[in-house]
Amino acid sequence: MNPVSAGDSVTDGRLLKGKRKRESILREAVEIASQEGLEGLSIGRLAQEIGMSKSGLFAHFGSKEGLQMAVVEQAAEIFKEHVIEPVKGSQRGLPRLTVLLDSWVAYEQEAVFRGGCFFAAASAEFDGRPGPIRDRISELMKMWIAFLTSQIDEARRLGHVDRDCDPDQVAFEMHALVIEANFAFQLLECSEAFDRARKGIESRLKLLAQEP
Amino acid sequence: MNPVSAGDSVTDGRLLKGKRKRESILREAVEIASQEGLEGLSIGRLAQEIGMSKSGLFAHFGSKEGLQMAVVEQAAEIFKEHVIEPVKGSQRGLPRLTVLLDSWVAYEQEAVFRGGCFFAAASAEFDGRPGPIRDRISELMKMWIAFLTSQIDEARRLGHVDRDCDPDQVAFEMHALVIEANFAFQLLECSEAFDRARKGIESRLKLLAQEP
DNA sequence: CGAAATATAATACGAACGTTCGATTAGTTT
DNA sequence: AAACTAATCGAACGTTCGTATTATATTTCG
Repeated sequence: MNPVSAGDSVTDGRLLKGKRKRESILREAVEIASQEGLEGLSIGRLAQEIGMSKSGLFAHFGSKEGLQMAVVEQAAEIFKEHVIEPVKGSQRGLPRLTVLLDSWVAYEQEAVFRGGCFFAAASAEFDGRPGPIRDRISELMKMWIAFLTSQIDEARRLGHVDRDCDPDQVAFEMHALVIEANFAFQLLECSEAFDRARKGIESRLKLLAQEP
Repeated sequence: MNPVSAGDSVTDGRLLKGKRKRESILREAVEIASQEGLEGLSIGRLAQEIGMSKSGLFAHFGSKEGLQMAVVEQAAEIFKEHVIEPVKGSQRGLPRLTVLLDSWVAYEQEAVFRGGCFFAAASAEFDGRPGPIRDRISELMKMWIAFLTSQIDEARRLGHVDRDCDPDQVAFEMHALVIEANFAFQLLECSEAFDRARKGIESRLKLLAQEP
């Protein structure tokens, strides 16, 4: 299925040009979308930004919705790299949960995208419009929260935190704190935003550590 | 300054027609903007929705930015009515804070606008674009959070909650919980969202009540 | 009533939008 | 060398955008 065989190498940039070009397009597209929104991301603007013709770019995605969907997937990929990947190798339970939360907050703080958290923006933008893009964003967010919940639950089952706590509730509050930090930093230019999120997470965890 | 005098009445709709029309336009505009965003709110679409000509509507606001600004002010007005107004008459300190938080969550839950919390959407949409609209939204959010903080601080000064608590931190966490509820309800269709927010607020308050 | 002011409408404009098309180029395969 | 594929391009499509101009109703008020 894949025509690329042993002879191909990274230095031979021609064969992979298609896929690599697509990625370089999407890298810029996510950037713009995090700032202007997925709907505000226009094909003409994007084409201009990467020095390409509108039609040439368009052919890569078939439609605006196709582009938007690809951008969402790309953003999910980047999120996974920065937040999910780092937990591999860490000890199950509270240690892994701590690493996860740390890398998550760090990811938000270092503002990987110009416009702040992509999914915070996309969620707010699409929560009111039906369609496949909204459905995909919703699905991804549910997956992320479910994963976060599962890590909390593992810490609970291992006895690292209060066995009677409600992992869903804890995940809800953690997510709230991190998204709020993004909001406070981006819109209010509050420099303590992420420290506040960390403080909230910490005190929440500390509270869970001491069983009643 | 105000030309309306004693002789005018509500039944005589003509005198106030200009102002009332403007308000009826804005009522629909906020509705659309909460769903499609302030940028997605187009003059043509709005004109069609309220059965008016594009140009006739346009004359009311002078520019798209003028319309957007008016929509923001209108949304702020509605928020004030639903959330700030109800606390009048309640006892200072913890009682008033409780009423404030209750009416706030209730306001979010009853989904006053089709697209959910207007300011949650507008904040995310404009946090990455410079300009007067962003500045105004930022200002309003700062005002609201400052007010929320002041109520927490009053409860603190009155000894209703832990004297050593940080009102800014508490306000940060409260805001996080409520906005998260809006997100979870709108995008994830999570029916327990607002109960989770209430639970989080409650346990936060309970924790503050017992001085260390 | 009639003048002045205000509100709405009709029409048009240039720019940008997403999209389609046919042609051109480069790369690969036979 | 010929045939085929993938990527890109420029030009144009019809539509919608925000805005400007000009005109027509409708209110207000002297």
